[in-house]
Amino acid sequence: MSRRAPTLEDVAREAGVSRATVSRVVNGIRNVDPQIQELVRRAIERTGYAPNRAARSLVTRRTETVALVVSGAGDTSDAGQNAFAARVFADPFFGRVVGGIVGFLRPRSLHPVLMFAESAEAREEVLTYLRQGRADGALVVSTHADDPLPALLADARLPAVLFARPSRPVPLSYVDLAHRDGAHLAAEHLLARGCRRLGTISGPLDVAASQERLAGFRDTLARHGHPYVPVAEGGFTLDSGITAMADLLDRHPETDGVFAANDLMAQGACQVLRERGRRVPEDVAVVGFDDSSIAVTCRPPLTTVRQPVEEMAARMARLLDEHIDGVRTDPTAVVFEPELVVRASA
Amino acid sequence: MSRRAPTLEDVAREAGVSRATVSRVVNGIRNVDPQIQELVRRAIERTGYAPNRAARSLVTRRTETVALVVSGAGDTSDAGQNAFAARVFADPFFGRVVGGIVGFLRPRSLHPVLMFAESAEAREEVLTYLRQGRADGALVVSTHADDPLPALLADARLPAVLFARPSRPVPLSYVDLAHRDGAHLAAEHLLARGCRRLGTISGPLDVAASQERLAGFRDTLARHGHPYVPVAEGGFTLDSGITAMADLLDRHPETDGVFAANDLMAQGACQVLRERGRRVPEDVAVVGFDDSSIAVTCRPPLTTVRQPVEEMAARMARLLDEHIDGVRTDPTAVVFEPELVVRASA
DNA sequence: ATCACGCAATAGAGCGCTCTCCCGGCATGG
DNA sequence: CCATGCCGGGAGAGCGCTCTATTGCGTGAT
Repeated sequence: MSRRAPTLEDVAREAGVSRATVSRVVNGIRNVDPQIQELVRRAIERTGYAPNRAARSLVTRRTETVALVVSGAGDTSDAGQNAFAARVFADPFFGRVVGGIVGFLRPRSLHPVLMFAESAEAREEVLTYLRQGRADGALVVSTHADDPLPALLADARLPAVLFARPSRPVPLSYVDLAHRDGAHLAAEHLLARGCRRLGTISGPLDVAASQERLAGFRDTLARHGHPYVPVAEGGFTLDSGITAMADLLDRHPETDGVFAANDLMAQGACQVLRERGRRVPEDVAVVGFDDSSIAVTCRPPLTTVRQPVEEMAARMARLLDEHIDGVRTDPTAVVFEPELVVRASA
Repeated sequence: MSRRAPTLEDVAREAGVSRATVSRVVNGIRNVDPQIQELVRRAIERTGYAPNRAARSLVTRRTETVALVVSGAGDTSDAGQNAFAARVFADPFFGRVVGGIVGFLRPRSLHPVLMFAESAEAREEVLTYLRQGRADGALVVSTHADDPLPALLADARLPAVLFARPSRPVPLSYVDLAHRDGAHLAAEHLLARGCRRLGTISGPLDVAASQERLAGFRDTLARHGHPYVPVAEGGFTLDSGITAMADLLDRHPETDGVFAANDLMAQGACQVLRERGRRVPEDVAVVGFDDSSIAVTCRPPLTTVRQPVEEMAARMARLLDEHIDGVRTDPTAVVFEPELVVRASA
């Protein structure tokens, strides 16, 4: 650094006014003579002034920063913190979440700090981070249902909003999807197309969303006279989708319709079906879930249940912002409705 | 908030020592009597003290935060800032970059703030962010070669490190891959397998890496007596890979080997080839680039040129850390060597 | 002309921390 | 026995900003 950065004081001297006046101009400008405003503005220009955020934060107790936490289950193997990150972003789902959040935060000059909380230690770090006032609140996306982080945040009375309802009730706001309704749409569509031997690849059953999707699918089929539904549990990854589909096919070779709990697994299912000589959708119809980019690039393009992830993520950010501002105090749940997007696979 | 957070002062009173002593214990502990240390530690425990980072930053002029900037080309259409984010993370490449960076930062208690700089306005925001001292430096991953951000950062003398060499020389450190060598490996492998009608799907030619990969491929083939190489330009996306492969096949139906500049496009190529009745690798061999997760999940699994992205990203973070600490002052380039990973596709 | 009033602008007190300077006490050496 | 040095600990000055209390000044009512 050549010389130290200009401060309010410097600008004030340059403009021939007091520090307080410059501060007013820099911020919400109330009650400042337009001429002086202009004077100050020019002085700022000339000095290249940029307000020191640490100093501001010290008095306002705001950082205009939120923690964006991707939270894993209990203690993951030490295999790697960075492996966790890579795995997380392998699902386009998270990219969409980030997109939705950034879309909301940015116009408001709020900034996300990326944190991963896949171990007890990492969780503690998140809490400390917030307690130190380095972020005003947290946006939490859990990959597992029994994630302890939400409860920790609530106990510490730190502002936080969750993506998806926590398995055990926690006094925090969250956004979610009507997963049952989504599964219902998928079931109705498969039945309407004439499928009679249906199976499903569920998500990991320790995740509430997976349970809901499975339950919704089963309920609808039961109502249509199909009390038994073959299930293969997957892990929301492509690999697990491949394994699950193979398993399903081994057990029920006559299957003519499959509902996969996300697009990634649906893609895996399509791959297996094709390899086993089944045409999609002629021999076996496949419906996915999410309507992620995969749904479009998959061969064939997937009929899927659309989850408005970006919108949900943006809403989550908005809820947090309201909690931080104190505009909203009580925990609030916002549930979005899914819709069916029909493409080629079913 | 029930009552205000405990401060150093509170802890000092509780422990019966001075503020300075507590500060010493909290930080690098030099010259403090072990007994008093223990005393202070207990007082911290009892009060639940967490040092206010804004106050600390104000005096240390450090935030222990770095900006992680994903930088686009000139002004992207307003189509969407969040669309940009989603698009960026659609390529598993960025997930790996994030993983590598976090892997380095985390043990050092450094934190990444995610920023997207796909427009002039957004770029200005990044500069302001750094000038305000909200981050100590920037890690920049550009998606286009003519990205103006690196030059802006260098001009402002802000600490920054780039992923990939900038197209115009800029006095900043960067990490990169020996792209030519990678393409050379791919070419040699295809030739060794007996392919004689080779084509390539290049990346966007305004990206230096794409040019290098193309040049390397061409050079090697030329040296083996193949002066002409059909090229179809892609955009590193799956879609563009599909289009490019179709184009290549239309122009040169006799093609028996393809080198795609990344795995995503290689996957697209495989899809097209299969749809057109060509077996991979029997009829047409395909080599990708990156060795991303796609290479493993693709059907068939891709033979590809491995880029040690996590390692490169970690190194980038380390370079930045050194620049911030002042340990390193001159811009440094670190170039990694690729290696061929042979799977089923070639 | 006097006084109350409103508004623009200033003065100055912190926010919570680090870090330099200083002081007191003990061991050491002449 | 006193001068010297060292080391653990305290006092206090800021870091750059916001914000309340206060001053100064022009205006309209009395």
